[in-house]
Amino acid sequence: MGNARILLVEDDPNFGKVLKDYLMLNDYDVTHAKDGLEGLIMFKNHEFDLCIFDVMMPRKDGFSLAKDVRSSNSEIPIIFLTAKTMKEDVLRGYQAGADDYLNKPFDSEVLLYKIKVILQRKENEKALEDEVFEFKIGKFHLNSKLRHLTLEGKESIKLSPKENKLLKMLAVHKNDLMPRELALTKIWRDDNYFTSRSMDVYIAKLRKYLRVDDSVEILNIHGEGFRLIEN
Amino acid sequence: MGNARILLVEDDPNFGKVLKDYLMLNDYDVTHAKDGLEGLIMFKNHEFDLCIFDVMMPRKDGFSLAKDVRSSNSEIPIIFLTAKTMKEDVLRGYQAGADDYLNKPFDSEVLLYKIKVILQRKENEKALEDEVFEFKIGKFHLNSKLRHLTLEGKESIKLSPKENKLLKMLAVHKNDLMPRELALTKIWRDDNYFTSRSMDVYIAKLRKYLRVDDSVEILNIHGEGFRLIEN
DNA sequence: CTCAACTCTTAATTTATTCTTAAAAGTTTA
DNA sequence: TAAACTTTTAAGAATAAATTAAGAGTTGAG
Repeated sequence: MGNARILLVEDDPNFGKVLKDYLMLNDYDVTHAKDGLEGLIMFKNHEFDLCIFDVMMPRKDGFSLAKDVRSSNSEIPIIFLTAKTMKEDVLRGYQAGADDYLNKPFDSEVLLYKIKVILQRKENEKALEDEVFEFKIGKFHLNSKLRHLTLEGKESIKLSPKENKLLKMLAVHKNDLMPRELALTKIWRDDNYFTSRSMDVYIAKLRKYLRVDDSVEILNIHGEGFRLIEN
Repeated sequence: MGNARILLVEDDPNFGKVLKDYLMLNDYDVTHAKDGLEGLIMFKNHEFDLCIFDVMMPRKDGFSLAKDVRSSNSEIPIIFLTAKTMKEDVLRGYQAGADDYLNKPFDSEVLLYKIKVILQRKENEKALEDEVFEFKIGKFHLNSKLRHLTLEGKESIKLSPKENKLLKMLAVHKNDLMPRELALTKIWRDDNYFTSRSMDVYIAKLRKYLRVDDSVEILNIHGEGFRLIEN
């Protein structure tokens, strides 16, 4: 599992830069937007695990931004940074769906701790929701929660996290195109020469596993992606 | 359900009185203790749903009190009141198992909000774990209330608190994944390198106990967690 | 009160798993 | 046919887990 991705929206360029660097030093992937509008655009075009919004910002304040963000993703945790302990701010923040808030100036370690706690809480909640994790692939059965690929009565093959995610994504698009770009951005979180080579390596691994069953095959569509076909 | 019962431990008599009255006006049953020692006695002799501890107190400070309280009830939510934003205080508070903290002076409505949110969260958690305490694990029988692990007619193995909680959590997820993070956050209350190593040690202990029965096994799923399987 | 038993954490070492990168092929398309 | 894309194998670096043991802190019986 990769590092958590944080969307930081903070209009003070110096403070924003320092905070971003500090968070990155602590193993978070941080995207820094310089105002609410830019933050909203970033949010719409990328995936994040947590948001940190300054409240006072030009063009679009933190609360307004939170409202827009929540309308397209009601789950994502939001932490507000408020200039001072203003009752209205804090309460408005909670109404806007804050998971927490911090008064500036705040201690950086406290922020780290809050991030950790909040992400952990969300993680536990997520574990409870049942998503689809079982797939039939020819004579195989994939359990993507246990990362098991089983052929009929035989013993399960244990899949590595990447093998598992990739096969699951192929299964979701069964008989249809799974674009290269999709797998690279979702699983590898980056689309470049090396991640693309790495993905090819994983396709080869999956082909080796699936070789046992003639009715299943992973085809390449030149320049586009892959296709998991059945029959 | 009746009103939530709050244990308020605050040595400033005026502030304590006002806060107590305010909370009672908002439909909480409040018990006010005037220092940490009195707070501990109160806690041992009554049932509460939530604690609010001042940090700076004579005889026994809030953190020390929290530690004692947690040792007999690891579930109860605790909110700390700290005199000022002191990094050490806040971090110590979290380490002592704080569910939240507030810097004095704080806004009363914010406190109400936090109480509400925390009680709701606990309510949800409780609703999920119905008090089942007997489990069949292969030829073993686990009674997690007595912390006994019994094989057929043989003499029971006495489990330590941590062994017991961990095995119970594995049993709840029998044949399915028990995520590392879940055990660490619920049993160890923290997820870091050391608690994770500690958990590994406990897995080794449990494996040793279970070794007697071939039909039971604890498997690891790399990077995800463990799986207690039967047969 | 004191010693022994118990509980838990931390450390150190070994083993296993996972992923990326490189290299040396083979294919497809324009 | 050249350029771009794909396939496969293998090496090694990074990360996670298993196991044993030492030591700190607590508890409880005598």
